[in-house]
Amino acid sequence: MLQQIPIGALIKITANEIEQNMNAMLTDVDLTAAQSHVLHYICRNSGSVHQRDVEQEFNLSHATVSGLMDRLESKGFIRRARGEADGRCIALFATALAQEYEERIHGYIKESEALMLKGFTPEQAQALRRSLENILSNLGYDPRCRRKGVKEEDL
Amino acid sequence: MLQQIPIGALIKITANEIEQNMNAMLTDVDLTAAQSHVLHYICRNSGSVHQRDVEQEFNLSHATVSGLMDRLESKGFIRRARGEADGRCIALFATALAQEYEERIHGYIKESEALMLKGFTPEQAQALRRSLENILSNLGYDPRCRRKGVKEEDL
DNA sequence: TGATAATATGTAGCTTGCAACATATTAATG
DNA sequence: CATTAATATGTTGCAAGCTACATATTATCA
Repeated sequence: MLQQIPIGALIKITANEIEQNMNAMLTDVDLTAAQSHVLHYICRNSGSVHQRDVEQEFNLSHATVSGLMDRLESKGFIRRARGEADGRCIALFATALAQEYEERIHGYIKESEALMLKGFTPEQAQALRRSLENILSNLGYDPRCRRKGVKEEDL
Repeated sequence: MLQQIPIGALIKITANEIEQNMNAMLTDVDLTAAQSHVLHYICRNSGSVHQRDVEQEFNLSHATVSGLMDRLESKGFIRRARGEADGRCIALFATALAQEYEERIHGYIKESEALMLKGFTPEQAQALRRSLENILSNLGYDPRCRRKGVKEEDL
């Protein structure tokens, strides 16, 4: 079965499995896998991060980030503040509750990484990371630009 | 950015990117990436495959497969038939329309694979596949069993 | 300056994924 | 044979992803 399945489908299957596994260990902090990654990022950059930064960091659409923020805010993990200098931007702050949870959240992320990479040598893990980055690059993703690479036909 | 992002998050990002890329090239056959993978599988096994087989092949819940089949059926790509021998099962058939599209669908899947793996040696691609399978294995996925491995505490 | 473009975010509606519940059918067990 | 298990599927309600459209704000430029 898995021997012939396209790698694209295999990556999707793996992503789903990782997400489920992490969701299960995050139930006691009332967070999902996606929320925990984003919240961890906000905690480390509280106040100096806007929704746009979350979009770029995790390669998500602004619509997706908007929904994630809604849920994190309604659970009391973040606070949104309209920029005073630039009224378009929204600065994101981790609340005291989030800061209190941060260590545990980071622990769960590390635990999940350790579990999925069990038996991997550092070189194998690094090779996997590079392969994924190469796939992203092949698909037009450029981590230095704001978004995906602009193709010639767009000009 | 990407240098420090957890591999779990990186896999998710990559899966999203692949899916979007494939969705874009599948618009003219009115299929999504998920639908195309499943339909390709059904085309190759028309009549001898049940929804349960799709669940196992793609590691999906029956609820997810049920929804996918609803949409493939309403678009006229598959037909569902209650089993005569076993009234619980539903056999899946690829319609003439699907068989007509099959070659193109397969072409898109191969094209997507080729694009994302551009620059990969066969060994690198194989290593990536093995790494993903190892992650799945670490998370309890056993391709020989029907589902995930049963843990001791469940007994 | 005034019109236009770019930017940041929100909203609506869709697909895909899940868990948790329900139903119907078959298998197993007493 | 009757009761209980297991199996296959359906349904509901949610999260998370997208596109497409809308709005408000800032930047640009003629």
